[in-house]
Amino acid sequence: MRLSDSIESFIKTLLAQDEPEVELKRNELAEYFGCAPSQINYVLATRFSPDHGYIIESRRGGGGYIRIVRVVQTGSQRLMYLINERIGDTIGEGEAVRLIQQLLEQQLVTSNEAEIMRAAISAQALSIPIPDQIKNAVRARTLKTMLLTVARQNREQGGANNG
Amino acid sequence: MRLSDSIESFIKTLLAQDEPEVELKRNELAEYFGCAPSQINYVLATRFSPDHGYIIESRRGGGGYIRIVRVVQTGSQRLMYLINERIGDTIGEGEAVRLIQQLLEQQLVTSNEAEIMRAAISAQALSIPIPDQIKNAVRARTLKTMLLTVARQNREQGGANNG
DNA sequence: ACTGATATAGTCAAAGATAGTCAGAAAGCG
DNA sequence: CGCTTTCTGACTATCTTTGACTATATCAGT
Repeated sequence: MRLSDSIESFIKTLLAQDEPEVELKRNELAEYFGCAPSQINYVLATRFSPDHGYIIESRRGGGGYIRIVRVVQTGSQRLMYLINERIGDTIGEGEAVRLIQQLLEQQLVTSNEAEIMRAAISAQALSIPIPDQIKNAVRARTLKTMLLTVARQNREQGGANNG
Repeated sequence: MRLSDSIESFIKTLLAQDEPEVELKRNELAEYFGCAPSQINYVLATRFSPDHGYIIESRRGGGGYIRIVRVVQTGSQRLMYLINERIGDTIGEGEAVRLIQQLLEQQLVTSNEAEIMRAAISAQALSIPIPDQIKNAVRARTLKTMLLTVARQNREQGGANNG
């Protein structure tokens, strides 16, 4: 398994217990995993970004720390943010997958729905010879349109999952 | 026998055993067959495409992999019919909507899932300035990829869907 | 307060590890 | 032959890991 994945799991285990946030020492964690301290920053940047639903707070110097906080937001707030601000006119597959995964974790969609959405914006779905630029524009439109549908379903069904 | 055929057989042997999916390293497989790594991509593209009933997932970088998911047996009638005959390389919104409606009526998808699929192939999702021809090609690919995903879900969830 | 030492964390570019793409060569076939 | 399929290699894209350098905070001595 990748080092990054191990560190990610470790942090998520800490978060899973009860607290919605966890505080740690960058150097201690790096020591524990036997890696460069900057590796921790890499994991935070690629797995605990706002897109992943986390906010990072930190302090340097003596007694310094890194705090990882899981963001809490209502479903419609999240959806509106994604549609109106986060997703612009263009988005890559990786980013889109992250956002969809986040919706799943917040239980705004079922895993089947998330998989269908992933399929819709996948490279396989867009494997026709057009420029990447266009593909990403299609991805953005498609994703936003699907999210609008989810938002409407959410309103009509009071935010509960369907079955 | 052709190299491509050998690689195809090899992968199908792996898939035949018990697991419906297999994960491999492109370079290792190429090494094993003594060929260029890109040969593996050729085999995947020509023998494990969505039209053949497979989903490919992959990751680059350290710890990268290629995962091949078999969704339908070769020759499985209904799904292959939908994927290859009815959808083809291109499909309009109206016809796609009718097809999705049928999936709903046959209870292969929930109404929420059907709505998300409709959103994904809607005119709104594709409201960027590209030729209709391209839009319909994208629709076809997108729909096929989503269909495969649904088929995979039904299989994995003990679904009683059989063509 | 100021200053320098110490203790942290952050940034960024480079190297390493994979996989993807595509044009053209090679091989097979009618 | 001429067309199609297969195969390769060079180039590209993406993901991970590290290390050198930077930035900031605390503390101890003055």
